[in-house]
Amino acid sequence: MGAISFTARATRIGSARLGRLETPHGPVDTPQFMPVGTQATVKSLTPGDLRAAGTQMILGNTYHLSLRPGHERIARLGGLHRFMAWDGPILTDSGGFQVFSLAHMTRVDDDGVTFASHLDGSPQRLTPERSMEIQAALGSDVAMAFDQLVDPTLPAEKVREAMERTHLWAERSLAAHRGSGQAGSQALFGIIQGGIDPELRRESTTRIVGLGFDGIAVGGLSVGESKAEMAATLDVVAEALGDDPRPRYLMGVGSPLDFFTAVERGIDLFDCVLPTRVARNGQVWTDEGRLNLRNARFLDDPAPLDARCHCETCQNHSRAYLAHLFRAEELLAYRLSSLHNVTYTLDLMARIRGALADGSFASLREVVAAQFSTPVAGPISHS
RNA sequence: GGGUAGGUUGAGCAGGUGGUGAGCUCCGCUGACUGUAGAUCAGCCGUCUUUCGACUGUGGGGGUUCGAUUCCCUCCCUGCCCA
Repeated sequence: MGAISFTARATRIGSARLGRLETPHGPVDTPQFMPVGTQATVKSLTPGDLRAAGTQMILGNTYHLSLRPGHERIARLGGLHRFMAWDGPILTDSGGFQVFSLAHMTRVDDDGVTFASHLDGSPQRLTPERSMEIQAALGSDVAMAFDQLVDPTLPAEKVREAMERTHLWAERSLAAHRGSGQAGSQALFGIIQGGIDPELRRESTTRIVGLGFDGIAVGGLSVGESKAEMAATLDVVAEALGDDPRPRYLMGVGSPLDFFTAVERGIDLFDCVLPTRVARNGQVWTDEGRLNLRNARFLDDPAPLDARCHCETCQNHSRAYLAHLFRAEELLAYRLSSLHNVTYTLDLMARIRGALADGSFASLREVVAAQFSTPVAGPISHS
C-alpha cells in the first residue's frame, strides 16, 4: 500500500541500526547520505558522476523548483526524475528550510508563509497544502511535511510557537497528501521540531510519531547549536522514538564527525550541502582530514587528494593540479572537488555501515575523529 | 630633436593646486561554510609590534620654506603626437 518499505535491525552500538529502504526508484542502504540537488542538480555533478560516487538517493527542493523552472513545467516534462535524468530515489524538501534561511523575506502566519521571491521579489505563498501539491507534481519518492524551524537559541516561547505550528502543518500536510491520492506512489515524512529544549523535543517527537507518517525526520538542528546540544537533543529523540520501525532522517547534517554522533543515536538518513559547498570553496575531506586546496603548500604537491580514494579525481589528478584549477577559477575545479567530497562522504557512510556490521564502529569513530579534530592547515610550525 | 601626458605601497588606480597620503580593485596569504539566494563570505595584505601604537613611503638629486606630493632647478624613465 505505502510507497516505501523499510526494514532495519538493531546493532550493539547505542541505538544504531542497519537497514534498507525500498522506494519506487530503487533501494537505499542505511545509514545513508543523500547529496543535495536543490535546483534539480547536485551542483557541478552529472547523474553519471553521482552514480560513480556511489549515490543512492538525492534531494530536490520544493521552493526553488516551484519558482524556477516551475513544478508544473517539470510535471509536463515527465517529472523530476526524468527532467534531471536521475533515475534513482529522490527526496524533496518541503520549503520549510527556506522559511528559515529566507526569514527576512517571509511573513509567517498560522495558515502558511508569504515569501518575496528571491528571484524577482514577487509575492509567493507556501502552505502545507501548496507544498504537497508541488511535491506531488515533482514526483519525488519521498516528500517532506511543511514545517517551521527557528533559531533554537530564541526564547522558549518562540521555539514552542514554531513547534506547535509545525504540528498543525504536519496534520494538514498529511491530510493533503492522503487526499490527493499521491500516497500510493510517494511517501511522506513528518518533521520533529522543538529546538534544543528536551521537553519540547520530547513533546514534538510524541506528536509527530502519532500522526502516521511513513518516516520521521529530525529538523531544526545544525543551525548554530553546539555539538553537545545536538547530541543531547538526538538522545531525547531516540528515547522518545523507542523502537519505532520507520526510517529516521536527520535533516541538514552533516560533517564527518556528526555522522557518528547521529548514527549511534539511531539516525538512518542524512542530507547536507556541506560536502558539495565546501568542495566548491576549495576544501576537500580526506583520510588526512580537511585540506584547503587554495593553500600555497599544495601548489607543488603531486599526491592525489586522498591516496585511498577511488574517485575519478583521485585516480587521475594531483593536489597541485586542483590547487592550480582553483586559483585559475577553472570550472573543472568545482566538479573534481565535488566529485571527491561526495565520494568521500558516501564511502564514509559505507565504512560506517561496515563498522556497524562487524562491531568496529567505535574504532572507526576514533580514527575519523583524529583526522578531523585537528585542523591540518593550521599555522606553520617554526620549531 | 620638438611637443604633450604621466611616474603613488607586487599590478592597476584614486586622491592630494604649502599644513600629518597606508584609500580602492586585482594578485597574494589565511579562515569560515551543516534540510544551498553561496563557484560564496570574512580577515589580513609597506616595516616593527600580540595589541595599543610607532616608523617609512607620492621616480632620483638639489633648492625655497617653520613645514614640500604640492613651488623652483636638474636628471632619469614611460606612453602618445610631430619631425
